[in-house]
Amino acid sequence: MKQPTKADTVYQALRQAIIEQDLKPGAKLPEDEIGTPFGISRTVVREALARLHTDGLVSTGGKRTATVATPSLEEAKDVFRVRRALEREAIRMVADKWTPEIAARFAGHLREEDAARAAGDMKLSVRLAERFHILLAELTENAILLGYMTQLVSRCSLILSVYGRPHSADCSVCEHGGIVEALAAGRPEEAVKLMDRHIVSVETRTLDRDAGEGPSLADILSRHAGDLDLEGNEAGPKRL
Amino acid sequence: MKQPTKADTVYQALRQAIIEQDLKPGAKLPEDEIGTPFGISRTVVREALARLHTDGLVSTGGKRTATVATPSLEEAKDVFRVRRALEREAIRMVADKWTPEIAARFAGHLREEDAARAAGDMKLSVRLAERFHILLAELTENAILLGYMTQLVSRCSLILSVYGRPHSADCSVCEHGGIVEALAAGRPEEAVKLMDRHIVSVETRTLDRDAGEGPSLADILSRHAGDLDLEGNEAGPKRL
DNA sequence: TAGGATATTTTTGCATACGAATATGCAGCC
DNA sequence: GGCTGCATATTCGTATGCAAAAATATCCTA
Repeated sequence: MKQPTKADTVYQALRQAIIEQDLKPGAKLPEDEIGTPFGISRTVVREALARLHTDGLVSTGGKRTATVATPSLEEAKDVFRVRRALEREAIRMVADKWTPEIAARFAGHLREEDAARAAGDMKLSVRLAERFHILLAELTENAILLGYMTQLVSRCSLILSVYGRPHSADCSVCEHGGIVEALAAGRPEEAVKLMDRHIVSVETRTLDRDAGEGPSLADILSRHAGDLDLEGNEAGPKRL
Repeated sequence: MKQPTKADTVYQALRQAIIEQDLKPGAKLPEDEIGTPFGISRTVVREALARLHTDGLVSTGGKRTATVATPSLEEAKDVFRVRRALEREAIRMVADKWTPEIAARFAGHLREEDAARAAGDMKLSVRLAERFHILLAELTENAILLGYMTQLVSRCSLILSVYGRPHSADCSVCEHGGIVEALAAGRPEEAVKLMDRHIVSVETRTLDRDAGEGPSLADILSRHAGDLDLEGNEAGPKRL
């Protein structure tokens, strides 16, 4: 048994703040400013930031102060592509070891999702929609897959907060339901196909800019700044 | 572009030492003992160690001194399972964007592999066999996939050094050749199938103890140690 | 001699200190 | 007014110090 170390706490806190969009992409994350609220020193904060960096959630490099990462469009596509592959695999793995307990877990989760949507709680809805995929990964009982999936889902949240339109999570509930249905009915390949389409449609809803108004100018600029990332210091945050 | 920071150097050095089996699983890695050869302080070493931990190459937790990780058998299977999924995806991605340049890259690599095997250079052969998979991941031009693949291949090296028999990399060269051939001939699904079989056969050669003499007692013991080691450490993110 | 309690040494977790690189603000110039 | 160049304030990278937890050695007793 293990109690979380201080670094863990800071890590989780920052992570949560980022994927809940309390910290917007591009936001600066000075080490001591983060440390003081927790009453801890930079050493610990630095460790947490390093971890967030490997998760792709913050960009830190050179000697510049760490910032919440601003994923580029290619990066976003890359994330979705890998995620899609792993989600398919996860479906197959869970299908292979299907049990009534698993069915019950899914059923319970879907009820929660439904309730949240019925209550109109957008925030909770989105969180539960993400949780669905984590649940799937957990049920594979493959720790590696779960770890990667967790990272990928987090990154998708971040991507959503850069490119996404507010109502992106609309009908995921029904899609999730369909997937579980196919699994429960013992049609794994159908479930795989549904999951694949689900991820593609999430990606499309998130990244496809043609439908609807484009992102704000500020978003575009900061996206570009994300591309340049490590070299030029030309990005003009003072201009915003 | 970007000069490697000191932590990078230490990280790479340790990583290399681990996957080349100069540091055997279970070996202790005290921070200052590592630092002194490089003339750096524990702070930097600690960062490198942390990164290796997220790579799954060292186990560090509680206040115990860090050690080279000893993957459990389940962990090994999990790694291979995820790797297999990503390798298949990588094949499809590269098949989709096949060009003469890519063909040349593969051809060049296969020549190297052949040469190393002809020269009987076991060490180099193994390294090149791993490099083949990294090359494949690079050619997808998907940074996320490349990152994960790199981690997985490293972990496989470590797994090999716990469970593997010395001659495990024997006929990978011909298998690699077959995969490239199928790709070049424009038969992507055949390449996918070959890759899948290739990974399965690597896994079997590595993990299947039934054929041939069992592992040494020391191996069994350290494997057990590995099981205990990981129990309280990761894989329990919902243990609030 | 074996077993166990205790003292000693390692080694870690965390805080702090200091030089160096970067960002910011301000004066002067076009 | 807007831009360039320097002075100052931030913020980072890294080393070191100290208390506490492990690991190891030591000694005492049966």
